Amino acid sequence: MTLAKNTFIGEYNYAIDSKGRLNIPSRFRKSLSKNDANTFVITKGLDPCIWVYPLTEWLKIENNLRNLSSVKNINRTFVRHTTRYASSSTYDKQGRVLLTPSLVNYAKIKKEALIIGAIRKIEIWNPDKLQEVDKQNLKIEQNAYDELADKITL
Amino acid sequence: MTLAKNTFIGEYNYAIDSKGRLNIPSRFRKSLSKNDANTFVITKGLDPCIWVYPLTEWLKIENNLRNLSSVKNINRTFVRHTTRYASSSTYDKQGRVLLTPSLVNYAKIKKEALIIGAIRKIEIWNPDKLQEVDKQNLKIEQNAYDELADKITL
DNA sequence: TAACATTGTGGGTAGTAGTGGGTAAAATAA
DNA sequence: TTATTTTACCCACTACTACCCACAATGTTA
Repeated sequence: MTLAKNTFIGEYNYAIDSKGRLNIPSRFRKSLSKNDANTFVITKGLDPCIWVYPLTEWLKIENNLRNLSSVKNINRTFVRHTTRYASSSTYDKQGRVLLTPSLVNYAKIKKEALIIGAIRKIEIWNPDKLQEVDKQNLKIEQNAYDELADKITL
Repeated sequence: MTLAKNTFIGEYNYAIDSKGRLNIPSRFRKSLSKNDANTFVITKGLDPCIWVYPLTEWLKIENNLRNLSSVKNINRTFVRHTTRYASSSTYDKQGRVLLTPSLVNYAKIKKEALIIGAIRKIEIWNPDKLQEVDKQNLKIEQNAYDELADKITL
């Protein structure tokens, strides 16, 4: 048994260069399957960060969205928010993808970027921003958090 | 009858070398099953120590995390916290794994490391730190301890 | 007791990974 | 078409990691 494909764990402190490129950690690239064609789909996270999906994983999401009826307002809103900021990017020979200025701006990322493997996707954070968000979250949801930890049996 | 696979007991005093490598006790390595592929997943403990899972044991955790929807805020937080400090490491021909500086720093480990078998996983402690934590725990949680004793039947 | 195997520790080295920047091709605008 | 900007590809430098060999201490076997 080996590590599962398209599964990401661990964190990395990388830098965005002057051309807006960000290196995807070698381990993450190696985790991709052939069908991903060295391609990620980069989009806006639900938190103030950037989400990066392997191509095949994103296609699954698209299919789920396809099945949401447009009759419900909440569905229309959800689909719109999920898709409008998404764009695909094939990494270059050095393993870097190009981030769009609007997403970088949304995540308030300057130069240093904290890259976190979150199983099915990759998150890109401004390190300071994450610290701030973490602080808020643990105050609010300590009970729900403990409950989860209990269920998962770490 | 022999000891069950992927089950760890006992403690060892080993040293971290100048390159950040730590030997996994031979007994523990021998306990791994074939599917573990000589690989451990190393992560942050809930106590100030490092946790080490056999690969197959970690994959069970990953599968639980995979099914948590990212639409819920608490799920995102939990997945992020569980995965971000984790990294897989296949031990070298001498049986050593590489520990990341950030985890070593978190566990306040200098050179000597106390390796403890904790059934499903392995814990790595700074010996002094464990002594300190033990002292606090026994004072605070005598009641909870008694409650457990009813459940476990030592 | 002696020969051998195992285990924990130390360190050298080639290949890999992250980063920076030049340049030509491609896309866009004038 | 021409001019300007953007993107993709290439080369280069540095740091780190994985792999290899070596050795001493301990345990095991003949």
